[in-house]
Order: sequence, then C-alpha cells, then structure tokens
Amino acid sequence: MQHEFDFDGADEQGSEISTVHQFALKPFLARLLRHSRLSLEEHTAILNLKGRVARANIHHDIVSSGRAISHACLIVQGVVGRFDQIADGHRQITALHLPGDICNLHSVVWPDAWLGLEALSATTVLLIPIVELRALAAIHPAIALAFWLDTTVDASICAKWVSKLGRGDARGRLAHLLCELGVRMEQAGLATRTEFPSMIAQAQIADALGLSIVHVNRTMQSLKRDGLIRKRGHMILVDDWERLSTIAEFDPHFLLIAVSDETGKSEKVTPR
Amino acid sequence: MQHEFDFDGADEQGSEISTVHQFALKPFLARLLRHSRLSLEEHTAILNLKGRVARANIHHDIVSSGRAISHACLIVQGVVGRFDQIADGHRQITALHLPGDICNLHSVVWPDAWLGLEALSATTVLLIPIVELRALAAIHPAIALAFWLDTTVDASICAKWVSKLGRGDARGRLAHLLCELGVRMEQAGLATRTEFPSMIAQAQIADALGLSIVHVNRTMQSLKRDGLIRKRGHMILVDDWERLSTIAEFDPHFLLIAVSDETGKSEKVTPR
DNA sequence: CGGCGGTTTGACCTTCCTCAACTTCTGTGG
DNA sequence: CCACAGAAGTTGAGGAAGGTCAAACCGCCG
Repeated sequence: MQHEFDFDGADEQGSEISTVHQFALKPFLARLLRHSRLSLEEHTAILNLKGRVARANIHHDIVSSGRAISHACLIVQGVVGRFDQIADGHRQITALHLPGDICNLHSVVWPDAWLGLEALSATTVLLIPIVELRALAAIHPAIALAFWLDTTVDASICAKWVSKLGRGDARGRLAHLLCELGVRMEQAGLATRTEFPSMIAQAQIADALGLSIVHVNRTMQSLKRDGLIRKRGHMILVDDWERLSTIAEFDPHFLLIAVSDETGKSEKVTPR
Repeated sequence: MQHEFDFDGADEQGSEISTVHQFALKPFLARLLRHSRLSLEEHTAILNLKGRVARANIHHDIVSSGRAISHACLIVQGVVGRFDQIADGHRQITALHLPGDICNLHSVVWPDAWLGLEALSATTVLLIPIVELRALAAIHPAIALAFWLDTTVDASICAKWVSKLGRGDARGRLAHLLCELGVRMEQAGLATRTEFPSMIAQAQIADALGLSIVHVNRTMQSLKRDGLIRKRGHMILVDDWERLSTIAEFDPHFLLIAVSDETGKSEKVTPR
C-alpha cells in the first residue's frame, strides 16, 4: 500500500480516528454548504467518509508531481500549497489551501498529478481514497455538483491570481493576498479578516506572488509603514481594511460567496 | 428575453440553425470525448442541445462582468478571451477559448458572472440556455462528470498560466503561449502545432501574458531572429518546435491529454 | 487617396531582481 | 538556563527586464 506521502511515523490510533474524522469532515461539509444545498442524507454520507490521518512537516511534499493520485487530501490543520516546479529550481505556488479544503478534489475526475502539493506549515491531513469520493458522487448527483462547484471556486481564485500576477505591482499583489487570506479564514471560521494568523513565511508568499523574497519583505514593510497592517506575534492585524482592499482592488466576488446566506452578511451576491 | 450579448443584427435563419448546430456541437462533443467516455445515448443528448446562433464582432464583449448568466457560450468560430477588468482600464486575459470550447461551462454550477468574455476576433457562438445544460447533467451523471472534467482542464491551464506569469520571462511566456495554442488547435483539429493561424493581435497577447504591447512585439521579433518561428501571411510557422518548447519549458501534461488515445500519439500519459 | 487598426522603432525610466552580508527569532540539547 | 544552530527576516548596492511615451510605418479597406 503505497503512500504518496512523507508522514512522520505511525500517528494514527483507533480511538483518535473517529474524533479527527468529525473534526476534519465537518469543516469540509460546511465549506460545501456555503455554496450548495444538500439533503440530510447527503450530509451524513459525507460525514461518514473514511480516511487515514497523516501529518506532514513543513516543507515536505504531500504529493510530488508526476505521480498518480490515489487519495484526496483534506486539510485538518495547517496550510498546503499547490505548486508548479520550474526548471531553475524555483517554485511557483498556484493555489493555497486552508483547513476544511480538499486540495486536490479535482482528482476525482482526473487522478493524474501533474502538480505538486507541499505542506507550507506543519500540517495534519485526512487522506480519503479517491474511489470513495467518486462512488459518493455517482450515488448522489447533488454531491457531484457540489464537488464540481467546490473546484470551480478554486478555479475562480486561480483566474484572479492570473489577473493579479499579470497586471499589478508588488503592493497590489501582496495586499490582495492578505485580503484573500483574511476573508477565506473568516469564511472557514478560523479568524477574522482583520486579525488572522500569518501561517506562511515570506519565502512562500514570494513563491505565491511571483516575487523575490527580498521584495516581499520590503513591500510588507511599506504596507506597515503606511499603517495598513501590523504584526503582533504571529498575528497579522489589518488596521485599515478599507485602504488595504482599495490598494488590492479586492472584490470578494471571485470567492463565489453567498447563495445560502447563513452568515447573515448584509452585503451579499444577488444572482439576478 | 434579455441577451447578455452584443450581436450585430438578426442573423439566425430557420434553415441555418440546424446545420450550424451540427457544426457547433460536434466539436464540443469531440472535446468531451477526449477525456470522458460517454454512451451513445449521451452522445445524442448532447448533439440535440438547442441554442441560438449569434455573432460578435472583434472587441465586443460577449458577457460583461457583473451580470447574471443565462446562456452558456459555445464557440463555433473565432477566439474568445476571458478577462478581468483592472481599475486603470487595462485588462488581463485569464483564459483563451477556441472553437469547440464552451467558454463558461462553469456557469452550470455558478451562473453568476464576475468575469467578462470578449470576442478577440470575429466570432460565431451558439448560446445554449444554462438550464438545458443543468438538466442534461441531472439526467446523465456521466455528462455531469464530463462537464466537470472539462472545466478541470480549463482550471489546469489557468494554474499553468499562474506559474508562467509568476516565474518566467517574456520569452518563456510567449513561447509557452505559442506552444499551448499550437497543441490546442491541433487537438481541436483546426491546424497543426507547427503551423496555425495567428488569430489574435499582439495587444491581446500582451493582455494574456501580462506584458506591454511593445515588449510582446520585441519578444516576438527575438523569437523570429533566432529562427524559432516565422510568419507567413496570417499563419504562424514553428520552425523549431524542439527549441521553442524547451524555451517554454512546455510540458503538455497540464492540458490533461490522453485517456482514450484516439490520436495515436506515441507519447502518452500513463496514469500509474 | 485617406484613415484606421495593427505593428515597429528609439529613448528614457521604473520596478523588481540578484547578491551578499547581517540581524533576529526559535527551537534544541547540554 | 544558557549556548548554539538553523531558519526566517532585514538591509544596502548595483544591475537587468520590462514599462511608458511618442513617433513612424505598414497593410487593408472604403
């Protein structure tokens, strides 16, 4: 039984599994329910998914490019980056994934990995066999659509990144990433958009923004100098969300928020 | 009945429609079959889709951002660009779509348009009501998966663009785009990868690559000077595919080619 | 023939990269 | 509790890639 995984030792206990499953699958279900409406039967079908808990240390590859995928990777804790390897040794991060995300859900329809997944912090994941997810999608068409929509969110974020990398200077890119992370953490119930943990290092921000480490550092300082953000311990505080999102030209539409407005946000997307 | 469309006059005739439908839907079906296996019943279900033919002149928006989507847009002729509008008036193209593509298939699961679609050349499209596609997906689970996989291809291309825009100089980006277009046109049966029409202007290439027009021009000349490409009329000739794809670091994996190898390409993806 | 969209060229300037050193933080073992 | 090593963050100087502006040029079509 091969793992496409660098996990450090046997850390799965019979008793731990069920609790971790609850802990892991509920946020994922919540993420799906932000966009899709599922029946109670479908809820339980998702919550009953089986998987193997594994941990990855920072900088370890969860999936190396070029290998076939047998398991989807549901993040329990930590941050995972999808990356593309460049010939000169550099990496470009093409997507960031937070707890509650399945970072390779698209593998349900295309289980070949031309991409890589790297733990950007100490990470706990639940490895769910692709075949189980595919079976679930086959039995419950609504779940198939929910999965598809979930990957559409990722695609939408990816398109926004293209836009930011193509047009947009270092300040705009960094500001946008901070806004995006803040809102996504808030959505996931992990923090607020104006106060969230800075979970990844500047080198990794650089790989995400297509900048050098040095320039990320200077740009970060420039945002601090202007009173937009601040750091307290490992927390990033956004002191002026208005100005930061203006610099970023941040329009949360691209996160495909809303539909079922359980969060009671006053400003919501209205599909006419 | 509102159109989200700038089409120039009443150009749909009863007699024309059926032939255009054949002409339009067959390449789309072929595109799906490149990745997915569908039953004969599903084939005909797709070929029997109804839509309205419309034309868009170059530079006309097919879908403006911020409007709701009621129709999916199957390209019959021409090139369509997905773009994101930037505050300073610039545009960043986030995806290019060729004949046979439905350029907003994701609207089946998320019919809200935060993006825009622009005709990058004189374009003929078939506007298919989203509700019909959704119904099709509901009735035929295999079609739902095929649609999902089709949007996954787009997402995969998008991720590659992020990688190229983030790390990669002008030469690499342009070379990669030329390789991508060549292979995609070849897949679509429109041309070969070493000789294909240059359907879009340098200004639009600039908007896709995140470069200035001037720099695209100079980079193009530099590729010509090195004997990699040539122009004959409106055709782009790739004289040295090897060297061009090396410069581009072009690895066709990201196009998610293969599965059913009808093209007889010797080098194919082998999911281990 | 004139005009328009697309392409080409040159000069100058900004942004960001590279390299290399240095500092601060963090965790680990003595 | 300190010492140390490794990782992360910070700083400065010089250089390269690409942007901006402005002007010409070309082919196409009315």
